[in-house]
Amino acid sequence: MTASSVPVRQSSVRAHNLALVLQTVANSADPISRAAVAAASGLTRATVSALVDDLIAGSLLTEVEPAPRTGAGRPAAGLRLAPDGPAGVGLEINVDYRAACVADLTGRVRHRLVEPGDQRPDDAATALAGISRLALQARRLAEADGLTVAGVALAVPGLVAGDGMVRVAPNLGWHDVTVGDLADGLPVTVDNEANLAALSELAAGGLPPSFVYISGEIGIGAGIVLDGALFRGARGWSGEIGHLAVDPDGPPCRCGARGCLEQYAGQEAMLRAAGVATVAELTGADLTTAGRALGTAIAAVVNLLDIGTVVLGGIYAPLLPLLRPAIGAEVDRRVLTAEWSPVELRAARLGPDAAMRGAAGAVIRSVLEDPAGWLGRA
Amino acid sequence: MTASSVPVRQSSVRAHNLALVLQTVANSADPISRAAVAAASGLTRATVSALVDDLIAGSLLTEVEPAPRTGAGRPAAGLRLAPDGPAGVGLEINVDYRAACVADLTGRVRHRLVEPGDQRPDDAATALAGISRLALQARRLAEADGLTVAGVALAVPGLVAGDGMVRVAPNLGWHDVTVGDLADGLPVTVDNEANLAALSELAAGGLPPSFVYISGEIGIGAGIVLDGALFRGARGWSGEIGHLAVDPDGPPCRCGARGCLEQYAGQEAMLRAAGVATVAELTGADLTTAGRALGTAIAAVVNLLDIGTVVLGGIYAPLLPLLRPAIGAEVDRRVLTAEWSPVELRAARLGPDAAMRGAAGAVIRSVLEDPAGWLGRA
DNA sequence: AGGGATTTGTTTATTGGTTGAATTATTTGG
DNA sequence: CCAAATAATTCAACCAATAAACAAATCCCT
Repeated sequence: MTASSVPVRQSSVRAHNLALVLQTVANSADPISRAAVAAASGLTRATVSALVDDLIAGSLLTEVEPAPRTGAGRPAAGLRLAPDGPAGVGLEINVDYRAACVADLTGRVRHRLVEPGDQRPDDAATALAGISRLALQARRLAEADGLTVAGVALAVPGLVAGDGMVRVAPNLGWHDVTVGDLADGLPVTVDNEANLAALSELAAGGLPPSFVYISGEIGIGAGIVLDGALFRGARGWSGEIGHLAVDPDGPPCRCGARGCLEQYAGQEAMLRAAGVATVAELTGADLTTAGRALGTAIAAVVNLLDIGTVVLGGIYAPLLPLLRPAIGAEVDRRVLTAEWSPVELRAARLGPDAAMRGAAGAVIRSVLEDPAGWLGRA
Repeated sequence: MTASSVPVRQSSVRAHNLALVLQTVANSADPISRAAVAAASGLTRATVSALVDDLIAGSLLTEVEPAPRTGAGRPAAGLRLAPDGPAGVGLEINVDYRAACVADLTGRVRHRLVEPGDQRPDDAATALAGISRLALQARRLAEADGLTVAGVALAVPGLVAGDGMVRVAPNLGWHDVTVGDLADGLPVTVDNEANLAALSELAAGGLPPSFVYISGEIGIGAGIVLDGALFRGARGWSGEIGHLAVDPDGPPCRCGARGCLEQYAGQEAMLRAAGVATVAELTGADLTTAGRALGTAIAAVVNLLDIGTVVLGGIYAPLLPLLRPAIGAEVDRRVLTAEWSPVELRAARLGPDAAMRGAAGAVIRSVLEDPAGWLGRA
């Protein structure tokens, strides 16, 4: 029974409709008139006008020159997301680099800072101090542009609990790390890199509302998007696809089990099996085993969740043409419903920045989803 | 971005709060006063009174004698779900029987009709005519009790599309069957039996808001409950756990692939492997293979969805003591997060009627979730 | 040029719904 | 028998969306 157990008052109505108007504008490719927002959202023109006034006053929307005439009638004033309103800082810490970026409300990346360097020898505190320096630098750059930073989000390659604690990030050597203040009091959220990369792909557009993003790096993770929202699971640990069993008697995995997907389709496993040193040297023949294993795991996801689209990211994105035959064959064979609706495999559109951009996007998204909260902040 | 893209008006506020009040009463074990509802829901006493008036007028709630005195002050009038309000008819059609039941708003089963008999030789039209007879009979029984039947739900062992069409029910021999009117114009919904059984277990209480129900019958299906709501997937075909790959080179399955879970833990596979004729004859030693296979599949579900509780139903419920060692060992080995939060395995509390009761419950649930829609019906 | 048609955006009175305070109702305890 | 306590109702105030009228700005046709 889910009446979400919270009472609704009139102010909630306004909060909801503010978000509705804001997102209608956000989802429109071109500037859009108040009247068009009303038509698209189902609200009255009068209501939309009132809500838009608030959103403009809070610098979430701006009016731009009307679009070229299109017939009779008073010309419309165009609305679009304000490029000088709240912004998000996205951070990523990974095995061999740390990075930060600033994205404005429209999703455009305004600044990008990358510091290569192995993060593994450092202990967590040192690594966090480094990422904090980057975060503060990004914040200063944003404020120099006249932006107000609404928050900071950090992408880590590991399991993140609901309260932001990093339970374990094997490739960083982290265990039970609490991420404190990173940017001088700004709210910080922490999330798994695959989750954030999935959100990033969602924001890039062209995807259905439900899909799975599979990130192939040293480890293999997945971000599950259901109906336009990230599915995190009860404790935030969903998407551990790397340890799905592909063959119960397969090679032992560092997780303690045998035959995990990672032992077939992880970066190191693929390079070792092919006897080459870099991903670029891999050929189609080298990838049959990895492709079949991936196909088996993808089939499991599709059979369980009935999701029709799989986005392959990380090292899989450039390899997809080589992987596709093996993956496709296995998926078609194993997905019960493939007959009625084939599973679509796509390469990720965003490159290695996906997780970091997704982190910045998560901050922005929180403003777009609750503009009333943003407007009403102290 | 999910502002659900629908505008909210004041009437939506009332609809939501009606549901909130109704569900607050429904979730209370004992009769509950208006004041207590106000305290629990966060609404004002004045608002609760007004909403309760509507709910009583629509015979969704009734006032009962106050609970025994508990101190000074005017005694409270108790509220509880009306046992003579709307009711749901639940239907089930399965390989060797068909059945119907009537449940009132409180969830109590008021009537129960079962007709054993192999449904397989019949074509779908004949089977549907039979179930329709049962449905009408159940409706008459309900109306003789003074109940108003709000709708009918049918549980089938197969894939059901969003519009209620049964794509395929292998063990019934159905393909693309459209279920029409079954009970003289009452609204009919159709759903997968594992989904409805999962809802039934949820309603029976004692479970966390997210769990997976695994139904072991001739086939193996799963109902996935996330945050108290059934997860159906994009097209309604989620939970096809029976065809998860347990061993890529295992025995061929009727689905065309190899090594599906059903080939290890399906009823027929288990009996064949043990060389016995009935489930009751199975011993722990017979079930090691099935248990390991189930454990592997459950680990996949938990790794993907981060769900901490698995309910085993159908033939697995009585077998759980024998299956548990093998399942548990495999799950602990394969679930990445087992260290922090062990996976709990439970036997289903409801017997073979679970799906049918879940169907009746789904009808009732639709009223409890949208009382405004029920009150405002023509 | 000029007048009607057309579309955008704002103003105003109305309606629906929650809130908070005051009021009424009903009990226990001294 | 009266005060204290708790439950439920009544009523004025307020908030937000709506519908309809109105104002603004343009196009198009004669």
